[in-house]
Amino acid sequence: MEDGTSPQPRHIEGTDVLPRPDETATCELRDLLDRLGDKWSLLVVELLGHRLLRFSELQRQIDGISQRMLTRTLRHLERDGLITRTVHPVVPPRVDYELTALGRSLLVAVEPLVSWTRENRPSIARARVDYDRQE
Amino acid sequence: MEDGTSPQPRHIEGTDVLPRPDETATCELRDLLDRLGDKWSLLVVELLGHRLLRFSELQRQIDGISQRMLTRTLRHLERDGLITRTVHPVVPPRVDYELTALGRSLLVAVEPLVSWTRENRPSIARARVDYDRQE
DNA sequence: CGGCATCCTAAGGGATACTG
DNA sequence: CAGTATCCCTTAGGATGCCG
Repeated sequence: MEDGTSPQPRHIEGTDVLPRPDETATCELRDLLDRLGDKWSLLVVELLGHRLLRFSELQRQIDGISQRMLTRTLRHLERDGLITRTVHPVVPPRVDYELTALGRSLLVAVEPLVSWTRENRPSIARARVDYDRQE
Repeated sequence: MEDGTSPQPRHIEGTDVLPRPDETATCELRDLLDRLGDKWSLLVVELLGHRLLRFSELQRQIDGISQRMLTRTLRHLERDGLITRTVHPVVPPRVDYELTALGRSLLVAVEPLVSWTRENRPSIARARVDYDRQE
């Protein structure tokens, strides 16, 4: 997605009306997904929801993340105002990451989704087995 | 991520304890993101939340999706038991997609996140401007 | 310790052409 | 109309090495 405004005419086909079904909600979801739909962002926010953590702690706790991706993810979240980055001028260096108020509000909004996943994982697993058996 | 169970020893470094910070919630989020973190899934669920839609309607309403990706996304959602696919034996063919009960419950869980995005988009935009100006 | 910079691959996903 | 199959390209993201 290389443009954020998409000023295209959208070309509705005359007879087959259907104008603007729910443009706004869709756009907002696009926004959200572009920002948090990657592999690690939400994970980091979740962990920082518990308490402040330093770089190495995050890396240890997020099993499988590379140093590079952790750094990038943190920079993204910082840029979006979701976390703060505090560098302590000591040797060896120590950098703490913490949720901002905005970040904490996001966490609240994510919670239902986490709960949903926890509760419905079995259903999904069953659905998959069914589907795979048929086809 | 090629294994879902990750039976690794996790190698905690003796002195620096930190055992299992919040393994479960993290895993659930991983699960969720692997399933819905792609470019289109949540968008489709959102649209089907309003009403039943047929293939061509979805394609028209999701601006920018390719036929291939719409098909793949729908198959995924169907496999996970989030939507149903109904083929009407007519010519030209007509295929309807609809949320299942599970899909509707997901939609409810997603709603807070959509609201959050809508409400905080300005804050994020401002944070970005600030960040970019400094650095 | 907490990063960059570089390289490289695997996967996501678009474009196009063809089919029942 | 609602797909499938093929090709191709861009990107996410891992591995490695260096540096303050």
